[in-house]
Amino acid sequence: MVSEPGPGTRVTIIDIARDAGVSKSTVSLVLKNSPLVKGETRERVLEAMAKLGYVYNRGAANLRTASSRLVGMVISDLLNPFFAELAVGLEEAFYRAGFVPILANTAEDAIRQTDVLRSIHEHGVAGLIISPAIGTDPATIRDAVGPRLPVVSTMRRLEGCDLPYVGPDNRSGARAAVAHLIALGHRRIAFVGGFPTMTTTRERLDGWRDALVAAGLPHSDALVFPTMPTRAAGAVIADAVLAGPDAPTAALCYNDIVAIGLIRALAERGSDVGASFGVIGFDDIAEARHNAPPLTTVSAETRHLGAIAADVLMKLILGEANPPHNVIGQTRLIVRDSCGAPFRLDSRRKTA
Amino acid sequence: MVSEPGPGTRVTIIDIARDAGVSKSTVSLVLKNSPLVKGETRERVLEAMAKLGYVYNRGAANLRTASSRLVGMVISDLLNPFFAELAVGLEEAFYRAGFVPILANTAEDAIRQTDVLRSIHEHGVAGLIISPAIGTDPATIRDAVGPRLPVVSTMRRLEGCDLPYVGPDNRSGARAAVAHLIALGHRRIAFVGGFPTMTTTRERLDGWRDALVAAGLPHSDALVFPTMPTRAAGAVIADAVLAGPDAPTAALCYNDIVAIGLIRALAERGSDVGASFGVIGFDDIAEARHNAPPLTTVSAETRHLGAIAADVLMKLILGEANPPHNVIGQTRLIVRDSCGAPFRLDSRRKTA
DNA sequence: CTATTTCTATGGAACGTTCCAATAAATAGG
DNA sequence: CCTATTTATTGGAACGTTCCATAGAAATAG
Repeated sequence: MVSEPGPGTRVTIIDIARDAGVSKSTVSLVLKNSPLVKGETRERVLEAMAKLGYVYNRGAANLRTASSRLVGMVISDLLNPFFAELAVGLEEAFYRAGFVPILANTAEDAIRQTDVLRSIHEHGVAGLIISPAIGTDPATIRDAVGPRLPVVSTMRRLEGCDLPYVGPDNRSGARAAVAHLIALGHRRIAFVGGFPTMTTTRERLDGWRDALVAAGLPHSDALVFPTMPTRAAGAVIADAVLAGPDAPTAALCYNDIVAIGLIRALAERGSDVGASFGVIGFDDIAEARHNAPPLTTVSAETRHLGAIAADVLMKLILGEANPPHNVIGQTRLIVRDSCGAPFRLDSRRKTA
Repeated sequence: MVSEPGPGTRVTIIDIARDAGVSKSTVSLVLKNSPLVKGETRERVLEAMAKLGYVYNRGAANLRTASSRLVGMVISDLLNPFFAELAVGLEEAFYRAGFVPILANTAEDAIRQTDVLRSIHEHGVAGLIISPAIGTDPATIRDAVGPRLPVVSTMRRLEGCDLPYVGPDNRSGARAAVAHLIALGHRRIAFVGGFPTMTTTRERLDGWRDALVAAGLPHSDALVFPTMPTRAAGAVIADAVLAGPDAPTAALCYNDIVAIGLIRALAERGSDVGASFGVIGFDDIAEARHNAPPLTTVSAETRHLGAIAADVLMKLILGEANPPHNVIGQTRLIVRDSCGAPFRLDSRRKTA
């Protein structure tokens, strides 16, 4: 009651000092849990803080120490469950380590990305993680945040750019998926979704081609169907996939949401996905296992990869020696019911 | 080149002043776009800033002005697409208005929630939005952030608590959904998912009961199947829903992911959802329309509601007169293919 | 009993802004 | 030419911390 602060006035370290009958330096020491202050004194200070409702002002501390616990998290499309899961993995790791993330969802808009990067930088983050928007010019990132800020890129590799990168092994994941389709008897296997301008698409396409080449199967451009990585785009492309005399009997999709959109549209067109037609996705988002049919997919261990990316950034921030520059996470094929098996067609009736 | 800063040294307003041959006050004026500074001077200052790579230090400014552009965004479960969409709506509105959100995903953990609230507060946010974790004691929120910080709660109403609230009209949404099922001929309609301890569940249950009572249909506790709001829980409860001689022919689910989990499990048990069995969800998440069968659901206009919640918070922060204290968004029934129509059963064969 | 060491505690400068009061320069009015 | 007014610019204090250099007290050593 003695030194109750006026309304609207922040309680500061000085108020605490006055109340506890010590100097502000001592209060600061208590805050840092320094062994230099006597137990009894610490008690008194702690009591005063509780009594006056003190809240630590990290902004002021940052100003003095030039070291912040804020980090940036720039996500290209939070509406895609894959990136939501990435964000959760990042957030969790940051939370554990006492870092606090600022969130920006760029919605695949490179302009907005530049904008938020600058804004995040102004807020004095210690570093940031970015899953770059489609069409990002790597130079714009350094332009926006300056040459010294720790930045790690994730999930989408940027070309001609020295940023540390954390992402899944797209090529071998795609290769395993296509090999599985081949083993089931598929001979014409499409690649659906993504744009070849995206490095992730190219890596997955490479894996797709690897497997086809190894099996001596066709891999012409006619089997590649680029689209935006969305459910709607996956649905729209269905007609094109089904068209023509040499239509594929299976498809590896750029990611799970494209696969799910495609499956839905194929079903509407009478295709029996899981039997006459095989579809494999990529990412293993939560809804993959609850899809009808449950979606075979390549797990990128998204959450774990997010945690790794966060760790790399924090190593960079804390100046640890030899932080990893390039982490490629293993992938795992998760076989469920959507891959189909065309050689069984004879013992079934083909749906018109 | 003249006054190039040393490595590791931040470029400050003072460096700019020196380079441009003006005082730091003038530079500050330029920063604020004040009309007090002559065009020619402004030019010189701007040039110096570009040349030296100046970046505004919001932290320092906050310290002086005690007004920050940071806000907190505390989300109960970002892995649920519904909350991801909420987060996107919030982020978008904040971005537009020049606020920068800190993200915390509490993962329905009330302890962690208290923890992050305190941490967010320490970072000097101007206010925060919270979708409270299941089991939140309202008092813990004010305890963590003090009595003065603007806070708005969203999507889950807290009882015995004066926080402003923004959320959908759960009761009338549920009522409309159940009325639709009744019109299709269903007579035994279950409510699946959520816990009656959650206000949202209770509101939706009320709507369910309203419609059943109005039609003179049963609404006993035997028709209510509480679960966690997850896909997995929706799947697990399927057996219980189907059990007994008086099993329901339709269900209104707590939300879409419960509905999707339930549908999948029902399908595995031979139930023909959309024909012999009707399911309606709540939220209209993106995957609802791509589900098999496409899910009938109650749209909460999540993104828009998020934007509204952000607006309310910003009004509070800026001290606008009479900010709304309670915003209830309208809901809309989106009819797709999952609701079934049992009176058509005679003209079809029931799947065992 | 003095000199040294160990424990605790402290004052003050610094971090990068903003903003007020003050000033200098330019223009206008008489 | 002097005063009043407007237009541009400025120094310095303040915001809430941290941290360094220093100091007083208590304990130990010689």
